[in-house]
Amino acid sequence: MPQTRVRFAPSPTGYLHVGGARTALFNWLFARKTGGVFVLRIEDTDRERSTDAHTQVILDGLAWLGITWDEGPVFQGASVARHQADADRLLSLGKAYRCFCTKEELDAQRAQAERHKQGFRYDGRCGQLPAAAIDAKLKAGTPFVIRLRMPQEELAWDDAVHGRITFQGHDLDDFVILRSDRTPIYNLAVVSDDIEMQISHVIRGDDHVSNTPKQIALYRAFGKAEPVFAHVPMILGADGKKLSKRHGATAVGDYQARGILPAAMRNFLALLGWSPGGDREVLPEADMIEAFSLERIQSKPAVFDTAKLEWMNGQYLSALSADALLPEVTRELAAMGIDTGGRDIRPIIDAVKARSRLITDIATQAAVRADPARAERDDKGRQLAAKMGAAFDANLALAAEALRGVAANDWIAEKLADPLKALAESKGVKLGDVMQPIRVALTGSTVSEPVNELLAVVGRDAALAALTKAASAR
RNA sequence: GGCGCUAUCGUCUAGGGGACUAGGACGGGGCCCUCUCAAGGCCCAAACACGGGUUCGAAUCCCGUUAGCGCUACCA
Repeated sequence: MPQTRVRFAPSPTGYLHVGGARTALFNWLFARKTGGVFVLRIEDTDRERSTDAHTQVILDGLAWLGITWDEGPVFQGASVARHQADADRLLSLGKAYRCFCTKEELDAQRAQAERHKQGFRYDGRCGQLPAAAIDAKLKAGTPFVIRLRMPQEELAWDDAVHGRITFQGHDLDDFVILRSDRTPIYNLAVVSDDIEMQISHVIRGDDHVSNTPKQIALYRAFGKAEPVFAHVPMILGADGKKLSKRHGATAVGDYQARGILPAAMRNFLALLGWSPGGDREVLPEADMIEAFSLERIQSKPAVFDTAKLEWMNGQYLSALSADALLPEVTRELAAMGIDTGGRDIRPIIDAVKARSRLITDIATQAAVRADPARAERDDKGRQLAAKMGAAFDANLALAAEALRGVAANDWIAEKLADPLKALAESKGVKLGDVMQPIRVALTGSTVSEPVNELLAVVGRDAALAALTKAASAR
């Protein structure tokens, strides 16, 4: 079996959306699984809407997800000469023809058809023009597009995910392949490029299935064998409609900014519409590649569930070491404009990561632990303290006193719980009444790791200072 | 309107004629653990769209109905 060659071909007219990212991922997985080549092609033939900035965002998004390409990026715009030559070749072969109908005429016909609740299909009238009429039009300089003569035959293929899909040529019209300004139309450019690049498997979104019979007609007109087609299902929003901006975050960059780990995003995306079979969900990259096959891709659309993505992220957060998480957390801290004074925050990461689902959760918690004064400045913390009232002040003062008795050498999580338990016992109060004020004073929150760990991670000096200050502040 | 695709818990899915009183995960509920919240462990509720076939037997195969989605440009 010859080497497989696949491509991901986004158009740089917007950000990299999760649907596109997943399509890219499936292509990449398939290439890795089969030892094939993954080509990145930027389809920038729509000069109006394509921008370099968008191209860069797409490249960055793929890189972030760890999707690497073996060839490219190839810019489709660089091949217009070939596209034009291909269209001209089809013209001279009689497989395509010049159409002199104007946009206005066509629009009027379309509107007419719509009024009668009929589907519009170009009637192919210019395909019947006698040579003399064509010459006259050309001599007069009448602008024209080039249309493919749609074969009146079955246009079917064995889709790798759907199975057999069949269209009839007579249901399709003679579509335009070259505009009047001689720029190529999508379907022509794609087929011309896929042939040139010797693409063996076209893995793309379900929204392209209706393009496929047109492209097959083009392959046949060129006398080329068509590749294997695999149409992956759409990604939907929670309301069952195609995922779009009004559903909130849809760009890969949104999730990066939101504190999602690339590995978690990739794992989650892979499981949207694909499954390795059995009960496995959290999959290392190598296992994902090993288990991947086009046939296991689901044929129905999938709803994008943010809650599950965040759960998945939490799984990765818990499993990763503080060392591995450090760069991500540091970057997030910087993005939040927080300076941790150059201290080693890895112990803090270890202390809080199990309670976090997002990198941003870790970062906000790390910020407070690195500088407990933040908690004191925090309104929420003050309100919590106020709510606890007199007991807060009294117990906090007592706790600070007891903790001052702990030597610097003994200031470790294992040795910080006992003095506090002893205090609660001797005063006859519940342990929580001693612990909770400390937690609030140090973090401005009623939620954190166990207090002994919290104290250890904050450090003796900073903790005692914060406790004393909080106890006397009211 | 036409053409096409799809149909298992709320969501992601396992399932490829008997192993199904339909399994797992997220989310939800409960219990345990516990100084709080997570994590972790245990438990509960929750689905084969409907109707016909085929078959000794159907979530699985076929047909129809219904519903949803996609496409229907000199966009990609």
